[in-house]
Amino acid sequence: MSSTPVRVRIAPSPSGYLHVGTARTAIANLLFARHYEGAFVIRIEDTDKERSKAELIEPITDALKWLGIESDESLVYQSQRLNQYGQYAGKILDAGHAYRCFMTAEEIEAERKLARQEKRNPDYRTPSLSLSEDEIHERVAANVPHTIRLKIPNGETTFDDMVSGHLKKANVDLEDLVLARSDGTATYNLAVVVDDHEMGISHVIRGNDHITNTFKQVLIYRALEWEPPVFGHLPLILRPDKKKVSKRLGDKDVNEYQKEGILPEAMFNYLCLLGWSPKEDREVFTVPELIERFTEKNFNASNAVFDEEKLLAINKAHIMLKSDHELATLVAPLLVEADLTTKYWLETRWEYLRHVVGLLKERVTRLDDFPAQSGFFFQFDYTYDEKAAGKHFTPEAAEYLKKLYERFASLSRFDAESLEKTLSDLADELGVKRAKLIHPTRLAVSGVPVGPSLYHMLQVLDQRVVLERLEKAIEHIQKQNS
RNA sequence: GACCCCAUCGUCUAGUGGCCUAGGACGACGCCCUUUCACGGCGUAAACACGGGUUCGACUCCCGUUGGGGUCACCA
Repeated sequence: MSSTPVRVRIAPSPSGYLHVGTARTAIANLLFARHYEGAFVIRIEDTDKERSKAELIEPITDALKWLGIESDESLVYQSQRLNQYGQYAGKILDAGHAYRCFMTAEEIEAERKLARQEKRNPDYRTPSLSLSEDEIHERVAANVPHTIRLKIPNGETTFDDMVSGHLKKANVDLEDLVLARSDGTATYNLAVVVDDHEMGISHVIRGNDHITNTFKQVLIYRALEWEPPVFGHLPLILRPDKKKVSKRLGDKDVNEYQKEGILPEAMFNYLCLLGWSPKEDREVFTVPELIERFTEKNFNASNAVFDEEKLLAINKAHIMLKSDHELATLVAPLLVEADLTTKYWLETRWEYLRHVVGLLKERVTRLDDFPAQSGFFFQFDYTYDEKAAGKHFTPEAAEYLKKLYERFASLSRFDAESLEKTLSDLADELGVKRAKLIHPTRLAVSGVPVGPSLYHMLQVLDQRVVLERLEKAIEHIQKQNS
Protein backbone atom coordinates (compact mmCIF):
# COMPACT_ATOMS: atom_id res chain seq x y z
CA MET A 1 0.00 0.00 0.00
CA SER A 2 1.31 3.45 -0.80
CA SER A 3 1.82 5.89 2.01
CA THR A 4 -0.65 8.47 0.75
CA PRO A 5 -3.76 8.67 2.91
CA VAL A 6 -6.61 6.57 1.66
CA ARG A 7 -9.65 8.49 0.45
CA VAL A 8 -12.37 6.59 -1.35
CA ARG A 9 -15.84 7.41 -2.57
CA ILE A 10 -18.92 5.84 -4.00
CA ALA A 11 -20.74 7.71 -6.69
CA PRO A 12 -24.34 6.54 -7.05
CA SER A 13 -26.55 8.22 -9.57
CA PRO A 14 -30.05 9.06 -8.36
CA SER A 15 -32.19 6.09 -9.29
CA GLY A 16 -34.70 6.00 -6.45
CA TYR A 17 -33.40 2.77 -4.95
CA LEU A 18 -30.19 1.07 -3.88
CA HIS A 19 -29.43 -2.00 -5.91
CA VAL A 20 -27.21 -4.75 -4.62
CA GLY A 21 -24.37 -3.86 -6.99
CA THR A 22 -24.11 -0.34 -5.63
CA ALA A 23 -24.48 -1.67 -2.10
CA ARG A 24 -21.63 -4.09 -2.64
CA THR A 25 -19.42 -1.33 -4.06
CA ALA A 26 -20.29 0.86 -1.08
CA ILE A 27 -19.39 -1.94 1.32
CA ALA A 28 -16.08 -2.61 -0.40
CA ASN A 29 -15.15 1.08 -0.32
CA LEU A 30 -16.17 1.50 3.29
CA LEU A 31 -14.24 -1.57 4.39
CA PHE A 32 -11.21 -0.47 2.42
CA ALA A 33 -11.30 2.99 3.97
CA ARG A 34 -11.75 1.65 7.49
CA HIS A 35 -9.03 -0.95 7.09
CA TYR A 36 -6.50 1.68 6.04
CA GLU A 37 -7.95 4.28 8.40
CA GLY A 38 -8.86 6.55 5.54
CA ALA A 39 -11.95 8.51 4.58
CA PHE A 40 -15.10 7.37 2.84
CA VAL A 41 -17.24 9.89 0.98
CA ILE A 42 -20.52 9.71 -0.92
CA ARG A 43 -20.84 11.73 -4.10
CA ILE A 44 -24.12 11.94 -5.96
CA GLU A 45 -23.71 11.84 -9.71
CA ASP A 46 -26.69 13.92 -10.67
CA THR A 47 -25.46 15.87 -13.65
CA ASP A 48 -28.41 14.58 -15.62
CA LYS A 49 -30.84 17.29 -14.56
CA GLU A 50 -33.89 15.14 -15.01
CA ARG A 51 -32.73 12.75 -12.36
CA SER A 52 -31.54 14.98 -9.56
CA LYS A 53 -34.61 15.05 -7.38
CA ALA A 54 -34.26 14.46 -3.66
CA GLU A 55 -36.81 11.66 -3.69
CA LEU A 56 -34.50 9.73 -5.99
CA ILE A 57 -31.52 10.23 -3.69
CA GLU A 58 -32.95 9.69 -0.22
CA PRO A 59 -33.94 6.06 -0.74
CA ILE A 60 -30.30 5.40 -1.58
CA THR A 61 -28.79 7.17 1.40
CA ASP A 62 -31.44 5.66 3.67
CA ALA A 63 -30.70 2.13 2.51
CA LEU A 64 -26.98 2.76 2.91
CA LYS A 65 -27.59 4.06 6.42
CA TRP A 66 -29.52 0.89 7.17
CA LEU A 67 -26.41 -1.06 6.17
CA GLY A 68 -24.41 1.11 8.51
CA ILE A 69 -22.83 3.14 5.73
CA GLU A 70 -22.63 6.90 5.96
CA SER A 71 -20.37 9.44 4.37
CA ASP A 72 -17.53 10.66 6.59
CA GLU A 73 -17.95 14.12 5.10
CA SER A 74 -20.92 16.04 3.76
CA LEU A 75 -22.40 14.66 0.57
CA VAL A 76 -20.99 16.01 -2.68
CA TYR A 77 -23.50 16.77 -5.41
CA GLN A 78 -22.14 16.96 -8.91
CA SER A 79 -25.05 19.12 -9.97
CA GLN A 80 -23.82 21.80 -7.59
CA ARG A 81 -20.38 21.69 -9.12
CA LEU A 82 -21.52 21.91 -12.70
CA ASN A 83 -19.83 25.23 -13.43
CA GLN A 84 -16.51 23.95 -12.04
CA TYR A 85 -15.96 21.69 -14.98
CA GLY A 86 -16.05 24.14 -17.89
CA GLN A 87 -12.64 25.58 -17.20
CA TYR A 88 -11.04 22.14 -17.41
CA ALA A 89 -12.46 21.41 -20.84
CA GLY A 90 -11.01 24.78 -21.87
CA LYS A 91 -7.69 23.89 -20.31
CA ILE A 92 -7.48 20.66 -22.26
CA LEU A 93 -8.47 22.51 -25.40
CA ASP A 94 -5.78 25.15 -24.85
CA ALA A 95 -3.19 22.48 -24.24
CA GLY A 96 -4.01 21.06 -27.66
CA HIS A 97 -5.41 17.77 -26.33
CA ALA A 98 -8.93 18.50 -27.47
CA TYR A 99 -10.77 20.19 -30.33
CA ARG A 100 -14.05 21.84 -31.07
CA CYS A 101 -16.38 19.57 -33.02
CA PHE A 102 -19.08 21.27 -35.04
CA MET A 103 -20.62 18.12 -36.48
CA THR A 104 -24.37 17.88 -36.19
CA ALA A 105 -26.14 14.91 -34.69
CA GLU A 106 -27.07 13.75 -38.18
CA GLU A 107 -23.52 14.02 -39.44
CA ILE A 108 -22.25 12.08 -36.48
CA GLU A 109 -24.77 9.35 -36.97
CA ALA A 110 -23.97 9.10 -40.66
CA GLU A 111 -20.26 8.86 -39.88
CA ARG A 112 -20.87 6.17 -37.30
CA LYS A 113 -22.91 4.13 -39.71
CA LEU A 114 -20.27 4.43 -42.40
CA ALA A 115 -17.46 3.61 -39.98
CA ARG A 116 -19.29 0.53 -38.88
CA GLN A 117 -19.68 -0.61 -42.45
CA GLU A 118 -16.02 -0.03 -43.14
CA LYS A 119 -15.09 -1.72 -39.86
CA ARG A 120 -13.19 1.24 -38.48
CA ASN A 121 -13.70 3.76 -35.70
CA PRO A 122 -15.71 6.87 -36.51
CA ASP A 123 -13.67 9.89 -37.44
CA TYR A 124 -14.82 13.18 -35.93
CA ARG A 125 -11.43 14.69 -36.23
CA THR A 126 -10.97 15.22 -39.95
CA PRO A 127 -14.00 17.46 -40.46
CA SER A 128 -13.33 19.35 -37.24
CA LEU A 129 -9.61 19.86 -37.50
CA SER A 130 -9.75 20.80 -41.15
CA LEU A 131 -11.29 24.09 -40.08
CA SER A 132 -8.91 27.04 -39.96
CA GLU A 133 -8.34 29.08 -36.81
CA ASP A 134 -10.36 31.90 -38.30
CA GLU A 135 -13.25 29.64 -39.24
CA ILE A 136 -13.33 28.27 -35.71
CA HIS A 137 -13.29 31.75 -34.15
CA GLU A 138 -16.00 32.84 -36.50
CA ARG A 139 -18.27 29.97 -35.55
CA VAL A 140 -17.61 30.34 -31.86
CA ALA A 141 -18.38 34.05 -32.10
CA ALA A 142 -21.60 33.24 -33.94
CA ASN A 143 -22.55 30.78 -31.22
CA VAL A 144 -22.60 27.82 -33.56
CA PRO A 145 -23.32 24.84 -31.29
CA HIS A 146 -20.35 22.51 -30.87
CA THR A 147 -18.83 20.04 -28.46
CA ILE A 148 -15.30 19.72 -27.20
CA ARG A 149 -13.79 16.34 -27.94
CA LEU A 150 -10.71 14.77 -26.43
CA LYS A 151 -8.03 14.04 -29.00
CA ILE A 152 -7.07 10.43 -28.31
CA PRO A 153 -3.27 10.19 -28.72
CA ASN A 154 -1.43 7.41 -30.48
CA GLY A 155 -0.11 4.47 -28.56
CA GLU A 156 -1.79 2.60 -25.76
CA THR A 157 -3.33 3.38 -22.43
CA THR A 158 -2.50 1.33 -19.36
CA PHE A 159 -3.10 1.26 -15.65
CA ASP A 160 -2.52 -1.17 -12.82
CA ASP A 161 -5.74 -2.50 -11.41
CA MET A 162 -5.96 -3.76 -7.83
CA VAL A 163 -8.19 -6.59 -9.00
CA SER A 164 -7.12 -7.50 -12.51
CA GLY A 165 -3.51 -6.43 -12.58
CA HIS A 166 -1.93 -4.62 -15.52
CA LEU A 167 -4.63 -3.54 -17.96
CA LYS A 168 -3.99 -2.05 -21.36
CA LYS A 169 -5.84 -0.94 -24.40
CA ALA A 170 -4.70 0.19 -27.82
CA ASN A 171 -5.76 3.81 -28.27
CA VAL A 172 -7.04 3.14 -31.78
CA ASP A 173 -9.85 1.29 -30.07
CA LEU A 174 -10.92 4.45 -28.27
CA GLU A 175 -12.86 7.17 -29.99
CA ASP A 176 -12.58 10.90 -29.43
CA LEU A 177 -15.06 11.31 -26.63
CA VAL A 178 -17.02 14.43 -25.85
CA LEU A 179 -15.73 16.34 -22.81
CA ALA A 180 -18.07 19.31 -22.98
CA ARG A 181 -21.54 19.24 -24.46
CA SER A 182 -22.78 21.91 -26.80
CA ASP A 183 -24.44 23.64 -23.85
CA GLY A 184 -21.04 23.87 -22.19
CA THR A 185 -21.69 21.30 -19.46
CA ALA A 186 -19.23 18.53 -18.74
CA THR A 187 -19.95 14.93 -19.65
CA TYR A 188 -19.70 12.14 -17.12
CA ASN A 189 -16.10 11.15 -17.74
CA LEU A 190 -14.72 14.68 -17.40
CA ALA A 191 -16.81 15.40 -14.32
CA VAL A 192 -15.67 12.18 -12.64
CA VAL A 193 -12.02 12.93 -13.27
CA VAL A 194 -12.30 16.50 -12.03
CA ASP A 195 -14.25 15.47 -8.94
CA ASP A 196 -12.00 12.60 -8.00
CA HIS A 197 -8.98 14.82 -8.41
CA GLU A 198 -10.37 17.76 -6.49
CA MET A 199 -11.71 15.52 -3.75
CA GLY A 200 -8.28 13.97 -3.39
CA ILE A 201 -9.55 10.47 -4.07
CA SER A 202 -6.69 7.99 -3.73
CA HIS A 203 -8.43 4.77 -4.80
CA VAL A 204 -11.36 4.29 -7.10
CA ILE A 205 -13.10 1.01 -6.30
CA ARG A 206 -16.06 0.30 -8.56
CA GLY A 207 -17.68 -2.38 -10.73
CA ASN A 208 -15.78 -3.77 -13.70
CA ASP A 209 -18.45 -2.43 -16.01
CA HIS A 210 -16.43 0.78 -15.67
CA ILE A 211 -13.21 -0.57 -17.12
CA THR A 212 -13.87 0.96 -20.52
CA ASN A 213 -14.49 4.32 -18.86
CA THR A 214 -11.28 4.02 -16.91
CA PHE A 215 -9.15 3.97 -20.06
CA LYS A 216 -10.86 7.17 -21.18
CA GLN A 217 -10.48 8.72 -17.76
CA VAL A 218 -6.79 7.88 -17.58
CA LEU A 219 -6.38 9.77 -20.83
CA ILE A 220 -8.20 12.76 -19.36
CA TYR A 221 -5.92 12.68 -16.32
CA ARG A 222 -2.96 12.76 -18.65
CA ALA A 223 -4.37 15.62 -20.70
CA LEU A 224 -4.81 17.56 -17.47
CA GLU A 225 -1.35 16.46 -16.29
CA TRP A 226 -2.82 14.97 -13.15
CA GLU A 227 -1.79 11.77 -11.43
CA PRO A 228 -4.64 9.23 -11.68
CA PRO A 229 -5.79 7.43 -8.52
CA VAL A 230 -5.30 3.70 -8.05
CA PHE A 231 -8.15 1.77 -9.62
CA GLY A 232 -9.81 -1.44 -8.51
CA HIS A 233 -12.55 -2.97 -10.64
CA LEU A 234 -14.67 -5.40 -8.71
CA PRO A 235 -16.44 -8.27 -10.43
CA LEU A 236 -20.10 -7.80 -11.20
CA ILE A 237 -22.96 -9.36 -9.28
CA LEU A 238 -25.00 -11.58 -11.58
CA ARG A 239 -28.49 -12.98 -11.39
CA PRO A 240 -28.91 -16.77 -11.48
CA ASP A 241 -29.33 -16.47 -15.26
CA LYS A 242 -25.90 -14.79 -15.32
CA LYS A 243 -27.16 -11.38 -16.35
CA LYS A 244 -26.02 -8.29 -14.48
CA VAL A 245 -28.42 -7.61 -11.59
CA SER A 246 -30.87 -4.87 -12.32
CA LYS A 247 -34.19 -3.66 -11.04
CA ARG A 248 -35.40 -3.57 -14.61
CA LEU A 249 -35.05 -7.36 -14.78
CA GLY A 250 -37.11 -7.78 -11.64
CA ASP A 251 -34.32 -7.93 -9.10
CA LYS A 252 -34.97 -6.67 -5.61
CA ASP A 253 -33.46 -3.54 -4.23
CA VAL A 254 -31.83 -3.58 -0.84
CA ASN A 255 -34.89 -2.05 0.77
CA GLU A 256 -36.95 -5.07 -0.17
CA TYR A 257 -34.58 -7.40 1.63
CA GLN A 258 -34.90 -5.19 4.67
CA LYS A 259 -38.66 -5.52 4.51
CA GLU A 260 -38.32 -9.28 4.25
CA GLY A 261 -36.50 -9.49 7.53
CA ILE A 262 -32.90 -9.63 6.43
CA LEU A 263 -30.52 -8.21 9.02
CA PRO A 264 -28.28 -5.40 7.78
CA GLU A 265 -25.27 -7.20 9.23
CA ALA A 266 -26.14 -10.27 7.17
CA MET A 267 -26.60 -8.31 3.97
CA PHE A 268 -23.32 -6.52 4.59
CA ASN A 269 -21.56 -9.79 5.33
CA TYR A 270 -22.98 -11.61 2.32
CA LEU A 271 -22.43 -8.82 -0.19
CA CYS A 272 -18.84 -8.31 0.84
CA LEU A 273 -18.18 -11.98 0.12
CA LEU A 274 -19.10 -11.38 -3.51
CA GLY A 275 -15.87 -10.29 -5.15
CA TRP A 276 -13.74 -10.67 -2.07
CA SER A 277 -12.73 -13.59 0.06
CA PRO A 278 -11.33 -13.75 3.59
CA LYS A 279 -9.48 -16.88 2.41
CA GLU A 280 -10.46 -18.75 5.52
CA ASP A 281 -12.75 -21.69 6.12
CA ARG A 282 -15.23 -19.32 7.64
CA GLU A 283 -17.68 -16.83 6.25
CA VAL A 284 -19.84 -15.39 8.97
CA PHE A 285 -18.21 -12.20 10.19
CA THR A 286 -19.08 -9.07 12.10
CA VAL A 287 -18.23 -5.72 10.56
CA PRO A 288 -15.15 -5.15 12.76
CA GLU A 289 -13.88 -8.59 11.78
CA LEU A 290 -14.33 -7.70 8.13
CA ILE A 291 -12.55 -4.38 8.53
CA GLU A 292 -9.59 -6.19 10.02
CA ARG A 293 -9.40 -8.61 7.09
CA PHE A 294 -10.39 -6.47 4.14
CA THR A 295 -7.46 -5.72 1.86
CA GLU A 296 -7.00 -5.48 -1.89
CA LYS A 297 -4.95 -8.67 -1.79
CA ASN A 298 -8.10 -10.72 -1.38
CA PHE A 299 -10.08 -9.28 -4.24
CA ASN A 300 -11.55 -11.72 -6.74
CA ALA A 301 -11.78 -11.07 -10.43
CA SER A 302 -14.60 -13.27 -11.64
CA ASN A 303 -18.25 -12.27 -11.63
CA ALA A 304 -20.43 -13.79 -8.94
CA VAL A 305 -24.00 -15.02 -8.93
CA PHE A 306 -26.19 -13.62 -6.16
CA ASP A 307 -27.56 -16.60 -4.24
CA GLU A 308 -30.56 -15.84 -2.03
CA GLU A 309 -30.34 -19.21 -0.29
CA LYS A 310 -26.88 -18.37 0.94
CA LEU A 311 -27.97 -14.90 2.01
CA LEU A 312 -30.68 -16.57 4.08
CA ALA A 313 -28.18 -18.94 5.64
CA ILE A 314 -25.91 -16.04 6.57
CA ASN A 315 -28.93 -14.20 7.91
CA LYS A 316 -29.80 -17.11 10.13
CA ALA A 317 -26.25 -17.18 11.41
CA HIS A 318 -26.41 -13.49 12.29
CA ILE A 319 -29.71 -13.96 14.07
CA MET A 320 -28.02 -16.61 16.22
CA LEU A 321 -25.19 -14.16 16.91
CA LYS A 322 -27.56 -11.64 18.46
CA SER A 323 -28.50 -11.57 22.11
CA ASP A 324 -32.12 -12.21 23.05
CA HIS A 325 -32.41 -8.63 24.13
CA GLU A 326 -31.16 -7.25 20.82
CA LEU A 327 -33.50 -9.53 18.93
CA ALA A 328 -36.43 -8.56 21.12
CA THR A 329 -35.79 -4.94 20.25
CA LEU A 330 -35.92 -5.76 16.56
CA VAL A 331 -38.88 -8.10 16.79
CA ALA A 332 -41.15 -5.98 19.00
CA PRO A 333 -42.21 -3.55 16.25
CA LEU A 334 -42.89 -6.45 13.90
CA LEU A 335 -45.23 -8.05 16.43
CA VAL A 336 -47.11 -4.81 16.85
CA GLU A 337 -47.26 -4.33 13.11
CA ALA A 338 -48.65 -7.85 12.73
CA ASP A 339 -51.35 -6.90 15.25
CA LEU A 340 -50.35 -9.68 17.61
CA THR A 341 -49.97 -7.36 20.53
CA THR A 342 -49.45 -3.73 21.45
CA LYS A 343 -46.41 -1.66 22.15
CA TYR A 344 -47.59 -1.06 25.70
CA TRP A 345 -48.18 -4.74 26.41
CA LEU A 346 -44.66 -5.58 25.28
CA GLU A 347 -43.06 -2.78 27.21
CA THR A 348 -44.58 -4.05 30.42
CA ARG A 349 -43.62 -7.64 29.67
CA TRP A 350 -40.16 -7.33 28.19
CA GLU A 351 -38.84 -10.40 30.01
CA TYR A 352 -41.57 -12.47 28.43
CA LEU A 353 -40.72 -11.20 24.96
CA ARG A 354 -37.07 -11.92 25.53
CA HIS A 355 -37.84 -15.50 26.46
CA VAL A 356 -40.14 -15.99 23.48
CA VAL A 357 -37.49 -14.67 21.13
CA GLY A 358 -34.83 -16.82 22.76
CA LEU A 359 -37.00 -19.87 22.31
CA LEU A 360 -37.70 -19.20 18.67
CA LYS A 361 -34.43 -17.86 17.38
CA GLU A 362 -32.78 -21.08 16.41
CA ARG A 363 -35.65 -22.10 14.18
CA VAL A 364 -35.95 -18.82 12.35
CA THR A 365 -34.40 -17.66 9.08
CA ARG A 366 -35.67 -14.11 8.75
CA LEU A 367 -37.00 -11.59 11.25
CA ASP A 368 -40.44 -12.03 9.68
CA ASP A 369 -40.48 -15.58 10.94
CA PHE A 370 -40.82 -14.33 14.50
CA PRO A 371 -44.29 -12.83 14.10
CA ALA A 372 -45.24 -15.72 11.82
CA GLN A 373 -44.34 -18.33 14.42
CA SER A 374 -45.12 -16.65 17.70
CA GLY A 375 -48.80 -15.74 17.42
CA PHE A 376 -49.91 -18.14 20.15
CA PHE A 377 -47.55 -16.53 22.64
CA PHE A 378 -49.58 -13.35 22.44
CA GLN A 379 -53.07 -14.44 21.39
CA PHE A 380 -55.53 -16.90 22.86
CA ASP A 381 -57.96 -17.14 20.00
CA TYR A 382 -55.89 -19.40 17.77
CA THR A 383 -57.55 -22.38 16.14
CA TYR A 384 -56.18 -25.90 16.18
CA ASP A 385 -54.38 -27.18 13.14
CA GLU A 386 -56.99 -29.41 11.55
CA LYS A 387 -54.82 -32.25 10.46
CA ALA A 388 -52.94 -32.42 13.73
CA ALA A 389 -56.18 -32.18 15.73
CA GLY A 390 -57.63 -35.11 13.82
CA LYS A 391 -54.63 -37.14 14.77
CA HIS A 392 -53.95 -36.09 18.33
CA PHE A 393 -57.23 -34.80 19.79
CA THR A 394 -58.72 -38.22 20.46
CA PRO A 395 -61.13 -39.03 23.33
CA GLU A 396 -58.33 -40.76 25.18
CA ALA A 397 -56.11 -37.73 24.72
CA ALA A 398 -58.76 -35.70 26.55
CA GLU A 399 -58.48 -38.08 29.47
CA TYR A 400 -54.69 -37.75 29.47
CA LEU A 401 -54.90 -33.99 29.32
CA LYS A 402 -57.26 -33.94 32.28
CA LYS A 403 -54.78 -35.90 34.37
CA LEU A 404 -51.94 -33.73 33.13
CA TYR A 405 -53.96 -30.65 34.05
CA GLU A 406 -54.25 -31.86 37.63
CA ARG A 407 -50.53 -32.58 37.91
CA PHE A 408 -49.53 -29.26 36.34
CA ALA A 409 -51.98 -27.42 38.57
CA SER A 410 -50.35 -28.75 41.66
CA LEU A 411 -46.80 -27.89 40.65
CA SER A 412 -45.12 -25.28 42.78
CA ARG A 413 -42.21 -24.82 40.40
CA PHE A 414 -43.27 -24.45 36.78
CA ASP A 415 -39.96 -24.92 35.00
CA ALA A 416 -38.90 -27.10 32.10
CA GLU A 417 -37.20 -29.65 34.29
CA SER A 418 -40.14 -30.35 36.59
CA LEU A 419 -42.56 -30.20 33.67
CA GLU A 420 -40.65 -32.87 31.83
CA LYS A 421 -40.50 -35.06 34.92
CA THR A 422 -44.20 -34.59 35.63
CA LEU A 423 -45.17 -35.53 32.11
CA SER A 424 -42.83 -38.51 31.97
CA ASP A 425 -44.04 -39.84 35.28
CA LEU A 426 -47.63 -39.56 34.18
CA ALA A 427 -46.90 -41.37 30.91
CA ASP A 428 -45.23 -44.17 32.85
CA GLU A 429 -48.13 -44.49 35.23
CA LEU A 430 -50.57 -44.59 32.37
CA GLY A 431 -48.39 -47.09 30.59
CA VAL A 432 -48.27 -45.01 27.39
CA LYS A 433 -45.51 -43.45 25.37
CA ARG A 434 -44.65 -39.89 26.23
CA ALA A 435 -45.57 -38.87 22.71
CA LYS A 436 -49.19 -39.71 23.55
CA LEU A 437 -49.13 -36.80 25.99
CA ILE A 438 -46.67 -34.54 24.26
CA HIS A 439 -48.45 -34.11 20.97
CA PRO A 440 -51.90 -33.23 22.32
CA THR A 441 -50.31 -30.91 24.87
CA ARG A 442 -48.34 -29.06 22.23
CA LEU A 443 -51.40 -28.72 20.07
CA ALA A 444 -53.49 -27.57 23.03
CA VAL A 445 -51.16 -24.76 24.06
CA SER A 446 -50.05 -23.58 20.63
CA GLY A 447 -52.57 -24.75 18.07
CA VAL A 448 -49.80 -26.06 15.83
CA PRO A 449 -47.87 -29.32 15.67
CA VAL A 450 -44.45 -27.69 15.30
CA GLY A 451 -42.52 -25.34 17.51
CA PRO A 452 -39.90 -25.03 20.22
CA SER A 453 -39.08 -27.58 22.87
CA LEU A 454 -42.41 -28.34 24.59
CA TYR A 455 -41.23 -28.02 28.19
CA HIS A 456 -39.45 -24.73 27.63
CA MET A 457 -42.44 -23.46 25.76
CA LEU A 458 -44.73 -24.36 28.67
CA GLN A 459 -42.38 -22.68 31.09
CA VAL A 460 -42.40 -19.45 29.12
CA LEU A 461 -46.16 -19.47 28.66
CA ASP A 462 -46.47 -19.95 32.43
CA GLN A 463 -48.71 -22.01 34.62
CA ARG A 464 -51.91 -19.97 34.53
CA VAL A 465 -51.94 -19.74 30.72
CA VAL A 466 -51.04 -23.38 30.25
CA LEU A 467 -53.82 -24.53 32.53
CA GLU A 468 -56.33 -22.29 30.79
CA ARG A 469 -55.35 -23.65 27.44
CA LEU A 470 -55.43 -27.26 28.54
CA GLU A 471 -58.92 -26.74 29.89
CA LYS A 472 -60.05 -25.14 26.69
CA ALA A 473 -58.59 -27.99 24.62
CA ILE A 474 -60.26 -30.61 26.78
CA GLU A 475 -63.61 -28.92 26.26
CA HIS A 476 -62.93 -28.69 22.57
CA ILE A 477 -62.20 -32.40 22.28
CA GLN A 478 -65.25 -33.37 24.26
CA LYS A 479 -67.44 -31.15 22.11
CA GLN A 480 -65.98 -32.68 18.96
CA ASN A 481 -66.68 -36.20 20.14
CA SER A 482 -70.12 -35.76 21.66
C1' G B 1 -19.66 -7.11 -34.65
C1' A B 2 -15.24 -4.55 -32.25
C1' C B 3 -12.78 -3.99 -27.75
C1' C B 4 -12.08 -5.30 -22.59
C1' C B 5 -12.67 -8.61 -18.33
C1' C B 6 -13.30 -13.56 -16.56
C1' A B 7 -13.00 -19.25 -16.36
C1' U B 8 -12.18 -24.98 -9.71
C1' C B 9 -18.41 -28.89 -7.31
C1' G B 10 -25.49 -26.35 -9.15
C1' U B 11 -23.84 -21.50 -6.34
C1' C B 12 -19.94 -18.55 -3.38
C1' U B 13 -15.01 -19.91 -2.92
C1' A B 14 -9.66 -22.14 -0.93
C1' G B 15 -5.58 -23.41 -3.87
C1' U B 16 -0.19 -19.20 -6.02
C1' G B 17 4.55 -25.86 -9.65
C1' G B 18 5.15 -31.25 -6.10
C1' C B 19 1.35 -30.58 0.47
C1' C B 20 -4.50 -32.16 -4.34
C1' U B 21 -6.68 -39.49 -4.53
C1' A B 22 -8.56 -30.66 -5.04
C1' G B 23 -10.36 -28.11 1.05
C1' G B 24 -14.65 -25.07 3.16
C1' A B 25 -19.66 -22.91 2.88
C1' C B 26 -24.83 -22.78 0.84
C1' G B 27 -28.01 -26.12 -1.47
C1' A B 28 -29.18 -31.70 -2.21
C1' C B 29 -29.22 -36.60 -0.07
C1' G B 30 -28.51 -40.13 4.14
C1' C B 31 -27.65 -41.20 9.37
C1' C B 32 -27.48 -39.60 14.64
C1' C B 33 -29.75 -36.41 18.43
C1' U B 34 -35.12 -35.38 19.21
C1' U B 35 -42.34 -35.22 20.94
C1' U B 36 -42.45 -31.92 16.27
C1' C B 37 -39.86 -28.24 13.39
C1' A B 38 -35.21 -26.40 13.85
C1' C B 39 -30.23 -26.22 15.98
C1' G B 40 -26.12 -29.36 16.43
C1' G B 41 -23.06 -33.75 15.04
C1' C B 42 -21.48 -37.38 11.37
C1' G B 43 -21.39 -38.89 6.38
C1' U B 44 -22.49 -39.26 0.74
C1' A B 45 -22.95 -37.37 -4.24
C1' A B 46 -20.87 -33.04 -6.72
C1' A B 47 -15.65 -29.26 -9.92
C1' C B 48 -9.96 -28.07 -12.00
C1' A B 49 -14.11 -25.99 -19.84
C1' C B 50 -11.02 -27.96 -24.04
C1' G B 51 -6.36 -28.30 -26.92
C1' G B 52 -1.37 -27.28 -27.26
C1' G B 53 3.15 -25.97 -25.04
C1' U B 54 6.97 -24.84 -20.68
C1' U B 55 8.75 -28.29 -16.83
C1' C B 56 11.37 -34.13 -13.95
C1' G B 57 6.31 -32.56 -12.45
C1' A B 58 0.82 -28.72 -13.77
C1' C B 59 -5.61 -26.69 -10.97
C1' U B 60 -1.47 -23.60 -10.53
C1' C B 61 3.03 -20.46 -15.86
C1' C B 62 2.48 -19.26 -21.56
C1' C B 63 -0.45 -19.57 -26.20
C1' G B 64 -4.88 -20.82 -28.69
C1' U B 65 -10.05 -22.49 -28.79
C1' U B 66 -14.62 -22.51 -26.52
C1' G B 67 -17.84 -20.44 -23.08
C1' G B 68 -19.74 -16.52 -19.88
C1' G B 69 -19.91 -11.38 -18.72
C1' G B 70 -19.19 -6.16 -19.64
C1' U B 71 -18.61 -1.71 -22.69
C1' C B 72 -19.28 0.56 -27.14
C1' A B 73 -24.11 8.22 -26.26
C1' C B 74 -23.65 15.64 -26.30
C1' C B 75 -26.73 8.79 -19.93
C1' A B 76 -24.37 8.11 -15.59
